Amino acid sequence: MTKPVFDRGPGLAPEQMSTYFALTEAVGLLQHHVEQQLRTDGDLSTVQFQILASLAAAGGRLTMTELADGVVYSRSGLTYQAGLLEKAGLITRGPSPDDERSILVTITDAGLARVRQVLPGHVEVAERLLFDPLSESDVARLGEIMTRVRDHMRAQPPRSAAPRKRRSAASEAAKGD
Amino acid sequence: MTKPVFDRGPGLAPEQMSTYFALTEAVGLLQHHVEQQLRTDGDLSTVQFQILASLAAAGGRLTMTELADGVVYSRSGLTYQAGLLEKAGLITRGPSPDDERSILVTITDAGLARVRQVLPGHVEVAERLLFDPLSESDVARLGEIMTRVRDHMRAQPPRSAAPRKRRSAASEAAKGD
DNA sequence: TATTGTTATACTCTATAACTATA
DNA sequence: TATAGTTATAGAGTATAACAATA
Repeated sequence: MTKPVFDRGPGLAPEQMSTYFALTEAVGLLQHHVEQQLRTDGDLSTVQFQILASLAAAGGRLTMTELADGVVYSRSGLTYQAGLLEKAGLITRGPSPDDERSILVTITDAGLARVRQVLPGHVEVAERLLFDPLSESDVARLGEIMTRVRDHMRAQPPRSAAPRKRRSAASEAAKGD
Repeated sequence: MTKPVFDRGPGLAPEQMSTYFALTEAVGLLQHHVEQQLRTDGDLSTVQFQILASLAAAGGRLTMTELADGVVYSRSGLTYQAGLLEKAGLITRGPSPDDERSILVTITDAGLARVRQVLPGHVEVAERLLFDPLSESDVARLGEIMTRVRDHMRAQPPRSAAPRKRRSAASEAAKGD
């Protein structure tokens, strides 16, 4: 009943190991339940909800790049999702007055209504699955810890930077193809 | 600059709200980095790694249903992933001596080697992104909290039960189609 | 009749590269 | 030349339902 694969790691202490597995497993389960709830209550995927929620939290409008950095990991993926949301009447896309290249994404009243529609169930799931076994002090500490972790991760190079390959004419020619 | 959508929820206090968002966002970022690391270091998806890790942690063998309950959310999805892993020589599938219906999934030496191969990088990512900004006491508390949450979630009805619709001949006939 | 697992199928989602347009 | 966004396309992954075999 030993676990030879995990007991000797180059870096992680056993305490970190079990913390890591508990965290990923718990969040995985939570995500799955949330996914079903959002689909059932408002016909939204998690990504779509995150886009709408980001817009709502930002006061109604963001550019595509701002959205991509916060929510999705490729620009084309966001374009796809934005297309679906626009077709559903939950957002609109229009030119930005500041920068002609940018697109301003705006949440519609229907979009806000949809968010409000799914929020109770969403909250209920979080309440039941996540917060139910936690004390107030647990919640406070967990929030403090995860905020610190999130800020730390956000300080790492952003996601939208990587896929954008900088290619000079020189390097392009050098590679031959 | 108000956030009318989120400020009045039926259930969640603001503290819970921010905890929830910090948790999901941080774990989302973590998952994305882990995904890239596993793909780069060992040509594995997260699900595939979880399957192999589950087998390794369980001592080498599990049935398909046990795996599905722990890792993936549909039986067919697991069959698909197991097919890939078997084709890659990382697991084998064979009959169970106890129950002729069951399939025993066994991790191969190559499978164990693959887990060991990706583990250092995996650990490095967790170290750098998750544990770096945390103190020992943070890790201990986080682990304690998330273990409690996970156990609580596991106590809820399992995933493999739901998709399996029980349909009696009667209810089938009654619905007409 | 219930459970284990597979298959066929259709669908969603994502990422890559090539492209247009503006800074 | 670099950045914002879209498009075409191809691939991975998932779930549903129907199926066969065993308990």
